[in-house]
Amino acid sequence: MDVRKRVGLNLKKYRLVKGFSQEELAFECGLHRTYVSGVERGVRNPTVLILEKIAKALDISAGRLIDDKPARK
Amino acid sequence: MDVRKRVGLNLKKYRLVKGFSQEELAFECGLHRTYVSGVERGVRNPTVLILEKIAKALDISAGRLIDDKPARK
DNA sequence: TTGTGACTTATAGTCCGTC
DNA sequence: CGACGGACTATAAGTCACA
Repeated sequence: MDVRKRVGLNLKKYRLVKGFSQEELAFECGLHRTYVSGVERGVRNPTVLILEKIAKALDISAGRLIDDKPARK
Repeated sequence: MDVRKRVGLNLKKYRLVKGFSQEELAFECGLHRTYVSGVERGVRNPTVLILEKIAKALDISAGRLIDDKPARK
């Protein structure tokens, strides 16, 4: 499975845990809403700096966004 | 500490464990020698796709490159 | 064997929208 | 609320000559 898909699924999972909309999360980490949307859908290839920003907003480590094994897909 | 520095230090650590030179590692993951050098020094901001390539060559998960806590610096 | 500056091309990331 | 597109700018990817 593609890293980007995995990151996207994990991002969505943790975002929902926090109860954020994509836009709220985007605001929290200083990114654009359309970009967060793209990462979540696995069509973007984010850099480690971006990963760190997102992870911070979600209160998890950046590595988990990559390594966590999503249930399916 | 900067994510990029952390990734660089971890990269170096695991590279040495494998007994690779930068050039050998670069070959293993299909990247340029000088690029690997840049990542290792923390001056590059690699994407998750790059991280995955490097991690695969080092037989570790991509997340560890980010999350592993280097001893110092 | 590695660090570094400079460089070109590809794509990361923003911002405007519509559905 | 989120998927998706177009146009744009910033920066990553990728390579080189040389220290």
